[in-house]
Amino acid sequence: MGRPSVEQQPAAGAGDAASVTTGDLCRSILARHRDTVSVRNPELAVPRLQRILEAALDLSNSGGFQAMSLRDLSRASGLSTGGLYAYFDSKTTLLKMILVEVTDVVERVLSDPPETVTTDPVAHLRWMIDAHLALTENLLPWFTFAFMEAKNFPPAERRIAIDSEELTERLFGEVIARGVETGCFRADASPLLPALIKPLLQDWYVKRAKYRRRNVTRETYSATVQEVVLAACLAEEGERPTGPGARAG
Amino acid sequence: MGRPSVEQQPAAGAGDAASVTTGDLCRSILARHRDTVSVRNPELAVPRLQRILEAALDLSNSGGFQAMSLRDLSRASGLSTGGLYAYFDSKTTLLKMILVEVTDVVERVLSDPPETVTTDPVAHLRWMIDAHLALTENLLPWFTFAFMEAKNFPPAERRIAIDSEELTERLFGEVIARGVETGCFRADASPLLPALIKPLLQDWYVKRAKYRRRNVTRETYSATVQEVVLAACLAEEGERPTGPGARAG
DNA sequence: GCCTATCTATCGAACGCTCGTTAGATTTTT
DNA sequence: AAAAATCTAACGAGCGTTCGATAGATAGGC
Repeated sequence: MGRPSVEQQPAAGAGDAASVTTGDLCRSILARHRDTVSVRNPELAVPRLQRILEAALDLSNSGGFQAMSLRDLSRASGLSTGGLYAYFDSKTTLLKMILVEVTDVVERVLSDPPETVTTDPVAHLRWMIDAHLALTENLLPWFTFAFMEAKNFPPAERRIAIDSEELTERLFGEVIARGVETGCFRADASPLLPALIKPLLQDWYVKRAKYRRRNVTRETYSATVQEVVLAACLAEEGERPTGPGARAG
Repeated sequence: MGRPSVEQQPAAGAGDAASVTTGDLCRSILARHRDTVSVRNPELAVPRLQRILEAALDLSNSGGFQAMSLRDLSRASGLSTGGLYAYFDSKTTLLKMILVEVTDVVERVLSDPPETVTTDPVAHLRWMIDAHLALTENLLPWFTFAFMEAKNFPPAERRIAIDSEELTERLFGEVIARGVETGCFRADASPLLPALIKPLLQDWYVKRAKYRRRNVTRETYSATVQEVVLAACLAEEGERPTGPGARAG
């Protein structure tokens, strides 16, 4: 425990998705909630908070946040039920700590592409898909929590999750729009396409167990999504399917 | 009340996705759980069960199944808390009633394509996409419940949801495989493609509020998904994106 | 036609238990 | 010894579920 607590910086300011760790997020959370966490010594607070949050994510992701009791969390984190309240002032605050941190790191990473890809829409789109997948893989329990639980959050917290999702969608939309402008994407690309990319990216962590069972690597998944998206952006008029086709009902 | 209760048939045996109603599902549920529902008169039981289930879906879909108390359900359905137990013997049974019925109707509809589409893989694929979207649109709260809540279900019930999903994926896989055999789909179509169709279809009901707000019709959404999927199945070698592309981290 | 016995469907109070949260005592660190 | 961090014990509220009571319909005997 001897290490002095210098570099208490915002954590992971760079766009390097794969480098963001749980510890980074915990330090950032502590800085953000300095007033609700009553433990003043960061040498104590950071590792304790990390144990609490890791246990909270683990319990929430199997059974739901509602179903996780603070007694469960106490047992899993090693602190007493009362002791937990030194790190958050209500169960909802605990939820918000995680949620805000996740949405924030998505924005930080995706808004900061390396200069090498910004000139080419195809490379930029590939990078965004890969960066998103890398980030979610790295912080899997955080994303599972933030976006699978969101539906059951109180209205204010649900708003945060929805806004984050729309920001991501907008970032994809902007890249595609630039590709259309510069002529490398077809002009009549569906305006729905940015919305459809999101579920493809989410499936990687939502159905993570399935893909692990099938030995699908992130590289394979990423390449496949890139292909599907680019096929929809690049395809020539001539070979597009004709007409709306068969309907049910 | 005066109507005699004839046609108590399995309900919606045909593959006509758009014609399946909540009432159909309730009659089917009653037939399936004849031993756990203690109310013997169907003239009473069907409408009561429908009120109970509609209220249960409504409450569960805003706040989660766990968070819905039977006192909430009692208030919303008009029966007393004790009275509810004439229609199910535990809260988990109530969950199972809905879940099994949803997974069953998906299988019934998607496994029964009209003869007009079975000969042409492109038409078949279009039909499956459209039929799935039509079905989920029609029974929106049922699907929201079955597949958004599934993560927090007890193991046995979660298994049901996962199996249903894999069945759907397999049905898509078979159509694509037939298309490859007959030569109208490219031979090197990604084996991941069937898995990626599912999240595209799910987004239609998971993010339903978003698409409604943007005035996206089912026809538009369906056509877009069909285009994206077929672009990935049909695209020629020549214009496929080259190599795995940029990586993050 | 009426009284009685039986059955069906529903009610609402009560049970044992767990929940999130708090306050005061206790331990650990400085 | 003072301060910081944590623990223990308790509170009221709410949970899923049970169960005896009951209103209304139904059927049979006279």
